[in-house]
Amino acid sequence: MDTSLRTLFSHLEDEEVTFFADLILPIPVPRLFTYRVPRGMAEILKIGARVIVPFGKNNGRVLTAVVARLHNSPPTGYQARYISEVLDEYPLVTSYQLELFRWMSEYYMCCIGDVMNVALPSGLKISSQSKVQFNPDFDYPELLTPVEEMLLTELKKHPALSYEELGRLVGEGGNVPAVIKSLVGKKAVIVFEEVKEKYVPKMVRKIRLHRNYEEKEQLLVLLQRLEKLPKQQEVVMRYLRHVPVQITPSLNQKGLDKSILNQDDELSQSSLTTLIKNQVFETFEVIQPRFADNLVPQAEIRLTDAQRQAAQDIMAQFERQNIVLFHGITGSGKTEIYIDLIQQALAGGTQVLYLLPEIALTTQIVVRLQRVFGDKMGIYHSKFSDNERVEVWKGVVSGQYQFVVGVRSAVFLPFDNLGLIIVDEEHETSYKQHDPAPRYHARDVAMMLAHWQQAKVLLGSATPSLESYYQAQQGRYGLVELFQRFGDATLPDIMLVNTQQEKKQKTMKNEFSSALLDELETNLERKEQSILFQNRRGYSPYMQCEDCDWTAECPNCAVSLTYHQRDAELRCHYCGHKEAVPRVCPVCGSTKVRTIGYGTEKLEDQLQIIFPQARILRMDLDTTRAKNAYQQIIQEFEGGQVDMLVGTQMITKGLDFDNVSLVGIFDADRLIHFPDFRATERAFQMLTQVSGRAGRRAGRKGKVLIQTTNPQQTILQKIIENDYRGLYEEEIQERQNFNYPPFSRLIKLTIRHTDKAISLQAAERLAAELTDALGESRVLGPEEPLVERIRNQFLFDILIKIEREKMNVKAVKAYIQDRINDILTDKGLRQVSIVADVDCL
DNA sequence: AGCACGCCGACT
DNA sequence: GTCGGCGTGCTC
Repeated sequence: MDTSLRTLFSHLEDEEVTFFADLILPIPVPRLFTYRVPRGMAEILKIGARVIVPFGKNNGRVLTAVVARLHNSPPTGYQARYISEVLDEYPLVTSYQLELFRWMSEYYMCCIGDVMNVALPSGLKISSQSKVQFNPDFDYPELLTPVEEMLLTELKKHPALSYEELGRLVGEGGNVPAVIKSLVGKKAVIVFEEVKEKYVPKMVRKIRLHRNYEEKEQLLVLLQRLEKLPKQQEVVMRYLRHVPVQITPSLNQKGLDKSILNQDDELSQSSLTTLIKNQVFETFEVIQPRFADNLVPQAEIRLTDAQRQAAQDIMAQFERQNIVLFHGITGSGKTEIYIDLIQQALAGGTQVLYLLPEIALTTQIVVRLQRVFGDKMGIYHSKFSDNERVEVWKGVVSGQYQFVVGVRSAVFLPFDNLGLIIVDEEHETSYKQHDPAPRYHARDVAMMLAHWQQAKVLLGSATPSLESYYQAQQGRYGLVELFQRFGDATLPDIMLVNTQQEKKQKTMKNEFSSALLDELETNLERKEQSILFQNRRGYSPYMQCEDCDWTAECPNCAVSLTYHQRDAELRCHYCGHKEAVPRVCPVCGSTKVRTIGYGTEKLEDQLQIIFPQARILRMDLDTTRAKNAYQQIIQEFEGGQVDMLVGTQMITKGLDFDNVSLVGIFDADRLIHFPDFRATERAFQMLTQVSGRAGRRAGRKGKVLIQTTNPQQTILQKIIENDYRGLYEEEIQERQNFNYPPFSRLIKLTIRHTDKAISLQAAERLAAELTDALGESRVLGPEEPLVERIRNQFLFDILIKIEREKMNVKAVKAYIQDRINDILTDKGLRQVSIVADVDCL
């Protein structure tokens, strides 16, 4: 579709008309900004294209913006400034995405600029000095113009050149952007955005024949000359076998991996060195393509009968439903079913998006998918650099990636023809963005996307969210269930260990029950692996004086400081504050300052003392902070060099280890009794998911030990029996009684200020106004959250419940926004910050 | 979000 | 006398 101004306003004859563009700016201001379109730009400017604009006082800042609207009505009250540059000849943001941006900013009550900020990889955002580099994969014999040839030669000499530098080379009158565009089209060069973070291409050292020997005749002469040097001749022959230069001389340009030539013997190494010295070969470096498809493609996926049946059921449901919930127990082999469905969707010519929670994406799943889909699959992950994200973005536009696996932000990729979206581990709370706006839920956004593009959505989970299961029960989603593990594997036996009782009998060793220790020991003897789950990092969560009960607290937040033994310091898990461990109590001077409670670090420590011969690893936020630490831990554990893995909820997600036969769970009680209406659901999900890590292969029935002070709790019985239905029935009744989701929508308003009185005043006023309008039953609070002070700001929460059927959610949101705006314009309260979290978890 | 303008403390 | 603290207000 041509959206340029000329076609939009073709009815306007007057050449003197000035055009304006309403732009989305990457700033948290709830409106669009109107700029003037310079005369010559009107022809090329399109909705969805990026532009560069001056912004702020004295043109202080330069921003990248996206064109949201084009029109010819001058703004009133101010003089619009000019757009300074157009970055895209074609829309970078599709009309689908613009629609998505608008919908999200309204639905999630945030600024459209915030949406744009998360949606675009920063490589497409930061004031961009675009750079160009030679594409090492370029297949030479393409028709090139003399100018192109010249630029290419220059580019080969440099790692990368900017448009400006290329402009100087071409000289006056040359049209650099046009030439670059053409070269990009021929895949001869790669354009990337220069960002703060330097572009560090992965380099591979390759070799090729010196130019002198590219032609057949010279090559023959060379081989004759090497007749008396059999080793060297052999190396050249080997090269020619891989790169048939004698048939297609241009192939030589691509060269060959050095490692391929001297793979087996040491001798060829020295011969090669000589050949290089004598300028028969030359070495050069090229950029490693990011997602090399050097993986062995997997043979056809074989589905078991149960899997095939499930896949067929899902397809059948899709005939009538747009959304299907797939409830398959842990280890039932959901991935194979997904692969089957993805292949079907791709065969139908549509795009596919496979969403995974952040942490699950780094694991084995990606490798498995890559074996099947190779370089047709894009990977979108936050641990990837910006350039890699931009590559995926462009790959979606170009059609190279018909299929993308990604984390929540992958919903922002420029899809225009989605046929299927899979939301794996649908219940995962990490799909909801918590901290910066937009506070969106990727699962819900995905459903919106699918709705617009007539795609099907498959929600997959072993422990579906109550919300989704309820929709399925109501017939609004399809439902397919699979209660059989893959192969002959069976669900693990789950046993409860009464720690109260063991304490009385004095059989506990620190935090470990004798029952758990026994199992750990036999597992160690059998050389099988164990996983220990404690959802709390650090050494211990409190440091307390035994004499006066003083507790170490964060100076900025209303929480106790956690003791981290490795760095011998106290740390706040909310603001990051660190301080030294006090030798004596700062209040009474007593030396009896002790740590209380335990986290993963302490468990690891004690475990090592109990089992000195065991190899133990810990996986939590603290041990996975380094770039590849997460993968490294998984690899080591997978490789079998590790006997026990201690971890936080990080270990519950999607890990698939063959040799794990024991899972131990500490402090289940703390999970169950968390003061939140979702605590039961969460505890069930978490404990079921961790348990699911055990006994995933036939022949080894797994065992799970849950330590609790009260084994009678009904939820624990449900976990043992894997009774999701029972949990659902009970919980949904509770939700209905108290009008919680899925029977209502929740909006949480958080009011923040450094002065507690001001914060409270604003919160009370807001709550009063909302109660007046919505009724008492729909407004809860203001109340202090569990942690009422973070970073020296005092917090108050107001929770609003809106029934799905009875109320117009849009109107309510608009009303809330108005009341917030009122408060923010009040002289005394304007410095408070109020954030809305729609569908808060 | 940034950035300028603005009105009050400890420094050459 | 100034440098600079960060409160507050605006950005097409």
